[in-house]
Amino acid sequence: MSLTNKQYHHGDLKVAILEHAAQTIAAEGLEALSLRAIARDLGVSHGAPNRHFKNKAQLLAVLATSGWQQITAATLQAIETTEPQDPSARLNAMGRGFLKWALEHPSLFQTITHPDVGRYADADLKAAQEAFRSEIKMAVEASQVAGRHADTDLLALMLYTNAVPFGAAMILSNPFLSDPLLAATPTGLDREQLINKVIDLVVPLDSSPTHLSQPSLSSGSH
Amino acid sequence: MSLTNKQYHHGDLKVAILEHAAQTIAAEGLEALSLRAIARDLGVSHGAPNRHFKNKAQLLAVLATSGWQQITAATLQAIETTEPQDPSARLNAMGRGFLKWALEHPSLFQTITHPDVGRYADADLKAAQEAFRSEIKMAVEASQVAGRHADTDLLALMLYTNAVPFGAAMILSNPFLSDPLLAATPTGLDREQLINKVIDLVVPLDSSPTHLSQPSLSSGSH
DNA sequence: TTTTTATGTAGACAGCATCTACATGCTCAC
DNA sequence: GTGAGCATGTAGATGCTGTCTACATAAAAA
Repeated sequence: MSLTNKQYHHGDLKVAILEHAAQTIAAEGLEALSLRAIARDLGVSHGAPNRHFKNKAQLLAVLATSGWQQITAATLQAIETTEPQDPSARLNAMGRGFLKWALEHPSLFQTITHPDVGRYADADLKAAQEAFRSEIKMAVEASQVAGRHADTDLLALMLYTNAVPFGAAMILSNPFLSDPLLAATPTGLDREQLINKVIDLVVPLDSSPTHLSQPSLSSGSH
Repeated sequence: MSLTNKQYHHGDLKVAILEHAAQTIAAEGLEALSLRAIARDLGVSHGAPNRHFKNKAQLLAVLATSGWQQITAATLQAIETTEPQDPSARLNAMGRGFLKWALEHPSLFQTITHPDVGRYADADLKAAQEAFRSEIKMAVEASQVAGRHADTDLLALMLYTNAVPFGAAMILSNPFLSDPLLAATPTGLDREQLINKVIDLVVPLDSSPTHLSQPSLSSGSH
C-alpha cells in the first residue's frame, strides 16, 4: 500500500485513460474521442493505451458499463425518500432520477444508448444493462399491481414507461431536437418543472390533482 | 431531357452517391459510411464525391433532410383515413405512422436523431425538421382543445407526446436495448399490436375502453 | 541475482477526409 | 462548327486515425 501512484512506468494509466476519456466525451462528445489524443494528453506513447484496452470498442464498453451503473444508481437513489407503500410514487421518483442524471450527463447518456456500443458489448456491459432493466421491471410490475394500467399487457406498459424518460432524455440532450421545440412553445415552467410534469404524465401521482387522464366532467375547475 | 443517364463523365453521380449512402446506412449503419468506400463501389476516384458534397457532414445533412421529410410524410399519411373531427384519433394515427416508419428504417431514424447531424445542420435540414415539429404541434394542440390533458402545460404535453414514439423507436431500433426487454417480459402481443398499444397509452382513443387490443374474450381463438 | 512478466516505446501499415494541381469533356456563345 | 468556359473526375500529398509488430525498460517473482 505505498502512497506513491507513480509505480510502474506511468502509474495507474488504465484509470487515467478512463477518466480522461469520460472527460473528453462529456466536453466534446463521443465522436471526438481518440486513443492517440488521449495518449498525447497523458504524455505517453500512442501505443500505450493498447496495453490496457484491446481496442477502442472495448474502452467504450468499459465507459458504457460505468454509465449504466451510474444511471441505475441515480434511478434507485431517487426512491430513498419515498413511501415504500406507494409504488406509483416510487416509479415516478425513479423517472425523475433517471431523467435528472441523463440531463446532467448528456454525452454519457448518449454513449450508453449508442447503437455501436451495444454491438461490441462484453459480458460486464450486458450485466450492467440487465441490472438496470431488472430494477425497472420490478418497479413497473409493482405499480401495475397497485392499479396503474392494471389491464395492460406488461411488455407494452414497460415499453411505454421506458420510452418517456428515454425519449425525453434523447430530445432534451440533443439541442437540434429540443431547441426548436422550446423556441416554438412558450411555457410557464422552468426546466425542472417541465421534466417533473412529463414524468407525472406517464406515472400520475394519486395525491397530485393531475386529474389522471380524462378530466371531461368533474375536473378541478375551481 | 435526354434519356441517357450517362451524360458527363459518370452520369448522376450525386444521386448515385446519395442512393448508395442511404443503402449503406440501412445495411451497415451510420458508422460504416465512408466517402472513399462509396467512390470505390461506384467506380469513381476517391476525390469525386467532393465535387458534389463539401464534406462528409454535408452528405449526412442531405440524407438527414430526406429522412425528416420521409418521416413527416409517413406521419401525415397515417391520418388520411381518420375522422377530421377526432383530433385524438388523428394524433394516435400519427404516432403509429411515425413509429412504423422509424422501425422500417431504423438506421435512417438513428441518422436523423444523431447528435452530430444536428451539429452540422444547414438551412434545408433545419427547415425539414421544423416542418415536422410544426405538424406535430398543431396536432397536439388540436387534441388538447378536444380535451386531452386540457389543463396541462403545452410544452410538457408536447415533450411527453413526442417522447413516447421517439423513445420507443430508439429502444426498439437498438437490439442492445430491446432484446433484453423482449426476452424478459413474456407477452401475448405481436410487434404491431405492441406498438399500437404503446401509442394508445399516450393518446387514448375515446371509443376504446383502453383495451382495444386485448383479445381476451371474443378473439378468433382457435 | 536472475528470470519472468507487465508496461511503455517507436515504427510500420492501411484506411480515412480533405486539399491541391491537373485532366477531361460537355455546354454555350460566337 | 469552333473555341472558351465551366462542371466534373483524377491522382497525389498531407495529416489524422486504430492497430500490429519488434523492441526497451522496469517491476515482480524466483
